[in-house]
Amino acid sequence: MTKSRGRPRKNPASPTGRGAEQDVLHAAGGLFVRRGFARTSTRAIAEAAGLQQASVYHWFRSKEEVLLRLVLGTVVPSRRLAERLLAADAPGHVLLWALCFADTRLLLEDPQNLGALYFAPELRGEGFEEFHENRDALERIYGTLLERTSGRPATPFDAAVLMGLVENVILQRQRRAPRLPDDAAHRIADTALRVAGTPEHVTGPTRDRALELVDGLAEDTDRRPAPSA
Amino acid sequence: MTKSRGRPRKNPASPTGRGAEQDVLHAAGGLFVRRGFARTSTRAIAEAAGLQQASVYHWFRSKEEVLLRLVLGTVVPSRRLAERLLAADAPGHVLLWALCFADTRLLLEDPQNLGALYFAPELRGEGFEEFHENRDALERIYGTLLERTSGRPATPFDAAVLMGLVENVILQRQRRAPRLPDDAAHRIADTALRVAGTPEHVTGPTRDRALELVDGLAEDTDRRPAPSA
DNA sequence: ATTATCTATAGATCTATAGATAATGC
DNA sequence: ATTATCTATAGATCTATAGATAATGC
Repeated sequence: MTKSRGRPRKNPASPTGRGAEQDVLHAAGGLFVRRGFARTSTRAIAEAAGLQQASVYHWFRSKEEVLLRLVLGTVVPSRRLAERLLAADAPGHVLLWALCFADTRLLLEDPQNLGALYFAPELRGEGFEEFHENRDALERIYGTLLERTSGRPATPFDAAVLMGLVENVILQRQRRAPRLPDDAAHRIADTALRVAGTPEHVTGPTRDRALELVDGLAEDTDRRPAPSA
Repeated sequence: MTKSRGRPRKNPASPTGRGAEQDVLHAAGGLFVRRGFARTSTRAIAEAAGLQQASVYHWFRSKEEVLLRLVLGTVVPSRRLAERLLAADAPGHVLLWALCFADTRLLLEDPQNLGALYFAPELRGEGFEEFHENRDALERIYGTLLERTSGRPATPFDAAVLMGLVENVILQRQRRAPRLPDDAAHRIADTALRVAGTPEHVTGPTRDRALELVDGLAEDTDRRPAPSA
């Protein structure tokens, strides 16, 4: 139990127990997803984080910066996962199934459904270039694995359709009564191979090899920040 | 050229040439899609519509009501189309192809891409029940045609995946550099049959029958309000 | 008289900054 | 001295309403 620096909070409880910065990110994440970025005031964020409104600005320069941190925290793990699979040694259809499965699962496992922020109109403004670069890179990997699977050239449109199939689970989670089956990630990955035009690869062995691959990657996946260069 | 009632506008030009109500809807549609509902002020809407801010409230009780009118104007035609196809006499796979094709085309033909408003977080608030009823009805029709096509029960999840495939074109249009092919609607409909698990129905005859059907419906489709009861 | 517009504004926000305060670190 | 919080607030909004005004309709 380290003593905390700085003036104590009026209400000393930290909702996340992981410090003010995480408190703000967690509070903002929930509110942005449920009510939207523009309708969420910094006052509401601060209140949910257990701080005064102005204290948010000790950790973030603006409300936009909070949003940027949240969307990067969601898209970067997806991209890292995709990069690893891209470099793995396995047939295209196994890699595509693995990517769709693991990416869908990432989206479904997020307790806050932060992927919903991908659709915020505010992301089209300036200052979100880094987010778009990551998202575009992810989409290109979808396209590359689609090409390896189908053996034919894939257009950006094809890649976007495939990635949209995966991201659709975000929108389903946002519905009034989300009825996502337990095996949703599994079924999305199966569907991806049908979309790719290779239904004959929707088999037990494809799934088994892909799941093995994904498990293997998980072993050396590390959610902590990388050791500094 | 009928004389207009009421006090003349400061700037008498009507952007749409179809009256103030349409001017407001058109102006708001463009702004809501580009910048989002919450970040669009009634002042900005009025300015784009060629009116003063307060005049918006002669035609609409609130900013939300403008949004409701816009989303209903987009989802209701889709639902009507789906209802007609549901009642048509043709095999399931032809109907499903026709629905996906025609619905995608509706979304792509909208100059403002108003379908983007489906994803606004504000729609989850009160007052948008009518929109959700229409959207849910549309989704159920996707599910029914999917069942007829595959010959197997379809879950709400399956229906949502299929409808998401179609609505994905909305999101693609919103990207920085949308690269939608000319035959996007055609390709989405083909993909829908693959998702349904019946790639063997992706054939010239399926498409020809479906296109015929859609053309037939278009003949007695009428965008003017129905004659009052 | 009716309609559609206008001007003006009340009242309620909201973001970000300035500067004070209450801890710990050295 | 440094840090993290707090209080207070400037300045800029924004929505919706009140009520005046300038047309047409009868």
